[in-house]
Amino acid sequence: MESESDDFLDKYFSDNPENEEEYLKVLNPEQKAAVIHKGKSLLILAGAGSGKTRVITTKIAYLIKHLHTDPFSILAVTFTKKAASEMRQRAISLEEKSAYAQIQTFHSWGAYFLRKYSKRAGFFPDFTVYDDDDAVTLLTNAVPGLSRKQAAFFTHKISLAKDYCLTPESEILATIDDSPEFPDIYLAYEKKLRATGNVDFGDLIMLPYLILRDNPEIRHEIHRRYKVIMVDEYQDSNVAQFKLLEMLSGVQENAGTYVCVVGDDDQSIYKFRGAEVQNILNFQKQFPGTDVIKLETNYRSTSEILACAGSVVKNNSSRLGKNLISARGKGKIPALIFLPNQDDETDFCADLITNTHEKGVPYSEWAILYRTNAQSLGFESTLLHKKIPYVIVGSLKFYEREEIKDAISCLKFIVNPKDEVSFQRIINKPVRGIGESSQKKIIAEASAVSILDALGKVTLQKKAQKGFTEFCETYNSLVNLLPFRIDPKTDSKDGNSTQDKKLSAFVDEVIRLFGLEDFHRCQDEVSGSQKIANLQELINSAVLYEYSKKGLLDFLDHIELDRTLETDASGEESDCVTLITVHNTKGLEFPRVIITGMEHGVFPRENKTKEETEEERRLFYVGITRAQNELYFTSCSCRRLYGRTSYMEPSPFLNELDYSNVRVLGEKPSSFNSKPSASDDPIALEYKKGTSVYHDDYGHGVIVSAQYSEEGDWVVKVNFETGTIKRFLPKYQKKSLLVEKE
DNA sequence: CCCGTCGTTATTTTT
DNA sequence: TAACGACGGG
Repeated sequence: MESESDDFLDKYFSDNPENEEEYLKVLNPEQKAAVIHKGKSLLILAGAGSGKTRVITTKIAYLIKHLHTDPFSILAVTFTKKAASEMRQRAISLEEKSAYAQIQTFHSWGAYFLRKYSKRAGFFPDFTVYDDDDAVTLLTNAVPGLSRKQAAFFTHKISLAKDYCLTPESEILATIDDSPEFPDIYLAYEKKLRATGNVDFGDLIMLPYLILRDNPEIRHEIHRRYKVIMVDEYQDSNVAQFKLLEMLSGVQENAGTYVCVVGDDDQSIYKFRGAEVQNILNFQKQFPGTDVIKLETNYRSTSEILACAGSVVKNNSSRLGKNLISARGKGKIPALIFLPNQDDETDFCADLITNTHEKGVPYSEWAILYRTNAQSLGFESTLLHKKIPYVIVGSLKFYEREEIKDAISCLKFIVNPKDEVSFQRIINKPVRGIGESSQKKIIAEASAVSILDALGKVTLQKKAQKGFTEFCETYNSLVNLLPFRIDPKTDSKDGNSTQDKKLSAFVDEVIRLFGLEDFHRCQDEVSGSQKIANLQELINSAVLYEYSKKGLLDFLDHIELDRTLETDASGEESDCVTLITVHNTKGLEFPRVIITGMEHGVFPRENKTKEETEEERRLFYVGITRAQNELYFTSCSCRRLYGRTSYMEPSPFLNELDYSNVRVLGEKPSSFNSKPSASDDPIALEYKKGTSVYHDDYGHGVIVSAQYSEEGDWVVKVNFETGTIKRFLPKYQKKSLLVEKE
């Protein structure tokens, strides 16, 4: 999603292929410098909306066209499939040989590498990828004592450990989690995972790194192949990805690979998932002699919007420092609106949108941003009620639906019959009389090749025996349907001519023969038909793949490594307001943006460390810089939170805005910039947050929150040692609520 | 094996 | 508040 001008430029120049040099002339001097740069490594610090994708794609085209780089030797990695496909398309439109460059996500490259080198690295080639949910099930199997909740906790930790490239043996594993059992749990998980032959997300990065590190021969082969490596959104790379990049590029062996990373340290918002800002901050050290080019001209937003963004982000300490300058000039002043409560907030947004819509502004120009998914609920019901069309981006995901996961498990199990997680998911769906204990028995007796080898070895109850036998028969007949060995001459690249049969026919067969279709149809009348429709959609999406084992593996990779895209592929171009979390807006832009819930505790969430607050601030920065023309902030003085209605303080980030540049509307809460200021109110000074108090009826306690109410009264919330939480108006309670002197 | 009820617990989530 | 998991009864 880039600006209209980019679209125009793309089209304009793809229509003028003979005008070779023109595509460089449209760049500003910094962009051009970044494109033609060569030799040393390059760090491109690309501010929001500074045309970063344009630079990367032009660079790829330039490398091929002017420097005669073999496209086969170019690797460009991104973090999302969406970014990858956009990059590939735009690069191809500039230079069609870009189609032969490897432009894909980090993880799909990892899968490609593991399959390619599996033999030489002594690795199972027909792996499929376990998602987080599967991993939890696997861990439950690996460590029998764990409850599902505990398993989820440790699975998360294991995945974090892999993000930091730490093995179970690592001495600094305690930095991830210091519970004494963690290394053993991690080790048990790894053993179980290797036994199934499958991999998890973390493995797709960490295993290629380990293989490259330990196999000089493969490493050198890789170095001979890749002459140029580019990484997009580098601020979101994790430690494992850095190590992989280091190994791939051979920087320590002077392999001569040209490395170019692009990112914006101010937009690093995935620390909680293992992203490491230090990667971009330290890049110049790790890749000696790196040149740095800053892209600071912003083509997206008006200068007022950028002024907001700048005044906020300057409060962060560890940054490389950038200053965005608007190429678009002045526009409308952003507005901050104070509202009594969240219902007024949703009403306000709806009315604002309706009002402009009546004046001809399409709904699709609007995006409503919020910090947490839970906040979308109110907007949904209001918009529904007021008949404003909307889309929610990124909530319920197609591939996380039960029936889809079931079907995928069937497919995964067919590829890899050692996959006990998928086996457990499908064996008793529909009911085959194989309960938990029978499943355990079967898995225990399974051979290293297949779980089905347990047939004949285990003694089960009559019903279970029959069910298992039938299951095995179904499995075998399905496997026989699929040509496992394909003609090596039939390359997948342009192979829709030779074989007419599509993988969708196979997927259809699998779903039917395993009884999934009937199972979900019978479950319940209403949701059943939706489930059948979803299964049908899955079947349809397999039409693009060849009817072979390789086609099936490709299909599964595609699903596991790209779980977002498919939903909007149905081609709905209708005019809708976008409801979206701030995290999900990265890389997007909208003409009009409302950032909602600007309250302390909501945005930012109650964070403790300075680091976390800085990440929240960057998140706010990302939100602001999505807006092209109009920007609104809303803040409520009251909000229902966890079933309680609480008084809210305005977000501290709002104090960082420059109010010569922001219009403030609505009733300002007393604690915001106005009269009853806490700094000269004796009651407020005495009853502050954190103060210890004593109450005759409730005992000792601590003030956990203190602020002015709508009526202008100072309200404190006290958490007593007994565990009860009470609210008081100190004005009237001075006698019974005593401040304890230290 | 399914369903109701009680208790617990609340981020963000590219792959 | 609401949603989900754990548990127990029919």
